[in-house]
Amino acid sequence: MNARDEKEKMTVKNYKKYYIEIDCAIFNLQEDGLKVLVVKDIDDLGVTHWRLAHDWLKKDKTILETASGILKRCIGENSSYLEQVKAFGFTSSYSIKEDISIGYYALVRIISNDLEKHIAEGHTKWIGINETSCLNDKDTVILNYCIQEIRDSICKTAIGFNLLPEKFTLAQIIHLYKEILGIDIDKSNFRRKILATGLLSDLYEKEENVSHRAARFYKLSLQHQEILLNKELNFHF
Amino acid sequence: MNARDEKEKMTVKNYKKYYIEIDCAIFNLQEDGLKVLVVKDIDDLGVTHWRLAHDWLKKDKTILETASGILKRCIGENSSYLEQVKAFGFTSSYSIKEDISIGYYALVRIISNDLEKHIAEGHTKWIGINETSCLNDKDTVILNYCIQEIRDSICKTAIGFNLLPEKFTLAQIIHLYKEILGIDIDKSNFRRKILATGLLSDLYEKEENVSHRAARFYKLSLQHQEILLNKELNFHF
DNA sequence: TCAAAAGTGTTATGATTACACCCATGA
DNA sequence: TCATGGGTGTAATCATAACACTTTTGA
Repeated sequence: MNARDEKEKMTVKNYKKYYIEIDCAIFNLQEDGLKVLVVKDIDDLGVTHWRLAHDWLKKDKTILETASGILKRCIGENSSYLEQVKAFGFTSSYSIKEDISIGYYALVRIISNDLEKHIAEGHTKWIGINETSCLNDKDTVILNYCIQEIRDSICKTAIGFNLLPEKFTLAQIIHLYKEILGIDIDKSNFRRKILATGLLSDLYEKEENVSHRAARFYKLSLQHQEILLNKELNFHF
Repeated sequence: MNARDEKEKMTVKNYKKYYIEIDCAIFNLQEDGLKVLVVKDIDDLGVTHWRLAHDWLKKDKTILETASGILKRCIGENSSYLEQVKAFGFTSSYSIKEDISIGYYALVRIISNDLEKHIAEGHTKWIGINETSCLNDKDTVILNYCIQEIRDSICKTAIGFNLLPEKFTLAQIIHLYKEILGIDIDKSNFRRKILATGLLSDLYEKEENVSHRAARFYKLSLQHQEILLNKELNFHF
């Protein structure tokens, strides 16, 4: 098929144009586990639904810009990690065509005032990644795919640190891996592994006002752009 | 944003409809390395271009059906492995909008008569994965992404066997891993690893008419659907 | 001085690597 | 009997897991 044929075919009725949705699973690590942001959606019948953050592709905006826009709208400007997972196709009862949605996930650490306001007003909430019964099938599929991607990635790259503050203790890293992978982690062995990567810089600072031995603070010894590319990790759980 | 708002917005001009292209990198393992199928495309000026196999989404066809259709059209009916990698957005000089393409890769072993005819007629050819200068930037991006996905996947799952015949020798498996990963593999150590997985059944058959010790034939001890799900491999190269 | 969590050390086990070596086959 | 590649064995090294132990802190 040559370019001319292609152009002809594009004008033929059997090729279809699509609205493309971007669905973004926005994750935040909290004391009691990994959370995902859901936004309130009230349908024509007045019934409340909770959905992943989403938008549709606009003219003059790229896929990535649209995903960034969703993230910015929900949690404000910050240095979150944003990654596409794949395109999903969902058949619906409304149309013969599949609904096309491109799935993204974001790992965020900073919670903005705007977000806190939206949560206070009930427009938005964090739900545990295992308490997703409020979501529809489509969002559940996308969410679970994102979680699996994150599980794979945090064992190979340093992206998980996007869920931690700039300075953190080893216990916080262990919490991160434990909550995301859903497994128990041996403190001693994990410490050896993570320190052996050379990924961490000791800040020679300690926790204060804790009623037990104070933990050291570390920071990532990578620049932000390096975190994305870093493939130094090789954890096998 | 509720469902009513969404519907209103869908009709507003700043949301855009897209033709969605599916690009499929079809791989075949040959004596001299991993090959990808490219198809000839002659533009309005009569200039020849080589492209990955592709099509656009049609009405009444899902993304997956469209990708399967591309594969069937190129190599005929068979039990190839087909997997989506992600959605790509490419800015072009023809349009303000991004061109949206969903990338797939296929691992094929059987070459059909139709394909041989197309190759003979010059409509199609196999190129080495490191000899991609004939491809445009867009196809190069998609191809390289697919190759990286395959490299990651063959160390974790049995999908690589989709590139081998139903029965194969250990040397063929080593060839597969060597060509895809681009590294040398120690025969003895690899043999131990792959046999330890329990993935292979000894067929108690041997090569014939070879001028050296005849190699044993093995087959995968998994059913086809299990291959997709199998996460037993854990190779660290 | 106690509880609690940080942090260290030790040992057994298993995986990986780098080889040397033997075996079967057709020419 | 030779060249070629299939197939086996082994010892050193490295990574992992399990768990006991010591240290620091506020109460």
